[in-house]
Amino acid sequence: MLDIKVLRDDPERARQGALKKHFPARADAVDRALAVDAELRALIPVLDGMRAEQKQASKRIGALAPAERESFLAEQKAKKVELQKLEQKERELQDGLREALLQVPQVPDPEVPDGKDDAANLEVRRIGEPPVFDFEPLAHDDLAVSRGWLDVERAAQMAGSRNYLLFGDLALLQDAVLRFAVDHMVGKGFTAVDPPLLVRDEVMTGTGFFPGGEEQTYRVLEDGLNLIGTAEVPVTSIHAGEILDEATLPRRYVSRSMCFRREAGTYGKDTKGLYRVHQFQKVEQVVVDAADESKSRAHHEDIVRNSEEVLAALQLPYRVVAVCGGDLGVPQAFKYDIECWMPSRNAYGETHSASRFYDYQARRLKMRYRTTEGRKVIHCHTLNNTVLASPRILIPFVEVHQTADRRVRIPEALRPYLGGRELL
RNA sequence: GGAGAGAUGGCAGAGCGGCUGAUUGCACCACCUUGCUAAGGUGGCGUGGGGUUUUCGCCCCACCGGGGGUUCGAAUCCCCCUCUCUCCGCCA
Repeated sequence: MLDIKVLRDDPERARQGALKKHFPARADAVDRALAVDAELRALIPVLDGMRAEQKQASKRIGALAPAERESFLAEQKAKKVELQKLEQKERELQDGLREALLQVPQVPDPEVPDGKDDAANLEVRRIGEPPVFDFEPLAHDDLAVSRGWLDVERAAQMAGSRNYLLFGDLALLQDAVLRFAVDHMVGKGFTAVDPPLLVRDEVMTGTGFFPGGEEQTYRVLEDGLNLIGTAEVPVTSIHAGEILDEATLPRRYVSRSMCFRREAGTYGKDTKGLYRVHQFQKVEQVVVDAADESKSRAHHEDIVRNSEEVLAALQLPYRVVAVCGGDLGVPQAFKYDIECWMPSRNAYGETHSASRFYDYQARRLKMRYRTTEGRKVIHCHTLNNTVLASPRILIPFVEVHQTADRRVRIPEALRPYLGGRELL
């Protein structure tokens, strides 16, 4: 969330930010927050004064003579009732302020393109050429079914639509690309993490998914837990509530995990193949560092490059786009998507999403660090990016690398993960 | 799932209704002393909020796992939640 002080100083910035993200209701939350804040700030000095008075009074009680004591107690009791009433009010205001602040989105950076949906995303660069086939290429799912690698009907029988069964070489290929991605990141100094997949509401809130993302989340209400939609959630939360030593920053993590998404409100969208499914595996990179905008920007370029290196190794054509305001989430200040070329769509399709948050998540998570110089306590900055998500990545992989005889060519970098095979 | 014990500042560990935002040790910072690869002394050393000040700063409030409650007054008593440990049961 944003610092209430930032809102006080420049509420218009937060309002305009929410509007740029096409969140009109959340823009209103700015004014709600400020109204509650004003009321709260008027109340606090009054309460503090009353508490100070009470504190002094109660210290004198023991010394009083029994005669005076009784009337004094009666007086204190009366004041206490009044104080409790105001404290109740204070609690309500604090809850109201928090509720409103949680609604206020991170302000998008100036270079975020205007626009209401992904059609307005701006291409930053395009790497690699879409393949030209001298045969009729198949869509990934048709090819996979023909090879006995994929069965969505039986998956739907047991789990509903947007599910899949992977068999044989395709299941092994998935494991190979994921493991390759992890190894690549570990090689760059990232620490591998295997996190909890079921997390508490506060962790969802801390990373900015709640409030707002409840409908997209599989919730285990019986236990008050939520299935994560990305490892970003538990991994960014590792140091929640902590005050880290600046000397130990940045923290770089890479996590391979299952991800679960309800995909509510996407009925009829991307129903063919493995594009939009309820569960998938993802290798995610997360960076936590000191609150320095230029560092955050540098990290952002780094984590995008990391993923581009993986795509280069997998020999997949892709492009990088700057995500527009309307396509940005609540907590992001800026986001790059990487889109791989998907022949069956004759278009680029999103496969990666790289976000920088500045202190928006850290503030919610109460994740701070103590500066080496001056011993100040400051909220951290956080970032994350997909390294690889499967089965979606299998779409470009299988389609781009398919051969005329319905086989799949394996780029050299991946062969060690598939027993040296050059073709599947 | 059942029974019990516990959660205090970076760590260790006292306190168990008012004199405690908190004894003490370690760690850390500053200064002093001694001098030889380290010891001794003094002081400082949590977080958040509000107020005040032209600077250093000063004042007030809150916080002893989290949330309620009892009381004039709670780290200390009561209730709920979370977590940790021990024992029993169950199960991969």
